[in-house]
Amino acid sequence: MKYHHGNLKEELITSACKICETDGHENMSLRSIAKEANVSQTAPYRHFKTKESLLAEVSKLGFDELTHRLNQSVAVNKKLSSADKFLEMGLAYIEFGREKRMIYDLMHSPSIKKGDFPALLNAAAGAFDVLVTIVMELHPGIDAERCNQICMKHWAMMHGLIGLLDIKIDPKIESKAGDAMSLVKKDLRSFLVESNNF
Amino acid sequence: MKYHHGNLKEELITSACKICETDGHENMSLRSIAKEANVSQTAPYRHFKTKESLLAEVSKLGFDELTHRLNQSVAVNKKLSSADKFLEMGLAYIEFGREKRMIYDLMHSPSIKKGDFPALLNAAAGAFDVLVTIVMELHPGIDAERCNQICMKHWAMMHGLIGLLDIKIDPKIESKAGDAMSLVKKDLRSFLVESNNF
DNA sequence: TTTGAATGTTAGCAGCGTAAACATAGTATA
DNA sequence: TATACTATGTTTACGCTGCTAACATTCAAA
Repeated sequence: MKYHHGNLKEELITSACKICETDGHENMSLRSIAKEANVSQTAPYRHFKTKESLLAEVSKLGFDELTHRLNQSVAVNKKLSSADKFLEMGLAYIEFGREKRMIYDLMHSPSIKKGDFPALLNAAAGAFDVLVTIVMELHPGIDAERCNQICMKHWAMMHGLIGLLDIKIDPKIESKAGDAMSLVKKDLRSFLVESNNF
Repeated sequence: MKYHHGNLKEELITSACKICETDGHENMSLRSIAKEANVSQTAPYRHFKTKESLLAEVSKLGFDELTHRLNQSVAVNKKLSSADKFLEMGLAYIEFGREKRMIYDLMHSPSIKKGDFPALLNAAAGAFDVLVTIVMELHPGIDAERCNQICMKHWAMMHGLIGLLDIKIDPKIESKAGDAMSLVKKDLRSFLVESNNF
């Protein structure tokens, strides 16, 4: 074990991702992150001004992966119609939110003030831009304001769905809303389609 | 100052509401709540098993008020068409989320596991039921599954919108999405209307 | 009147984020 | 190569946190 780690900053981010995915960001302490990286409790302060700034990097990685997944969802099959691409993206978004729920929560946690982290802000905007692109392709010549409105609507809907779907968090609402789990897996296409006839 | 307070449980909840509205639930400690109620740090433990269970009561009150507001929004003007009632409810929901943003965040915080608090679960389901009622009125004879699907869609959209709209949390996405603030204030009607032509 | 339950206080634990002081290793310059 | 500076690690410590245990006071029932 060398005194100088050499790659501590990246390893701390990796450790934080790992802990976040298993324990959730509410139960993630800076000390536990340091321990995971086999380093003293205060070592992170040589690389991050605050705990929040470390979490901001984890959040940024989350948005980067989301962006990548959204892009992949439409890139995989180039023959897809614009409408189908739009649907695939919606499915990919939901999938990300449910697979990486803990990271997703961190990404949207009010405890990280995105305004303080430009890189994070850019990453978040980057994900949104993927949606903007496909909506513009879907409705050629659409004016910017209208496009943004549509994007907002669907982004909000997907975001809201993920928030409401987690059976662990809110079993009653979920049962009230029927088998929302299968809704996502089977019926999201119609769910999205009907939202798109504007 | 009497040794026995007489009404401490309710006062602690009130104090917690107050602190939550000003500081946000992330910055709210049991000790600060106790102090606000002029009582020792551990007095709350005579009435609440854990901090979470106290917050659960605050959250429940939030859902109760939301339910009340949703009901009021359609009860105020009985002459409203079903469609207009639906729109008024959407506006009332957004209004609540923005006026009581801190409470709203608490209500949806993953740090309160709703499954552990049946009363909270009922309160949340009660708010959802108001929407179910108006959608059933809007589409007479609609089958339950379809009704739930529509309710989920709009609930999610409103929920997502509130989450995305807070300029303090995410200025860049907001600017990217145009003047979302004025979208809510001016254009929500059309925003909702176009989501309703199913 | 006595006794037990309900409800308050005080003291103290371990864990938290963070700052300060110190130790060590790597690097640039003489 | 020797020296000084900087980067990066550790140790220690502070105040705050949620929570428990032990003790004090008040109320209510026998």
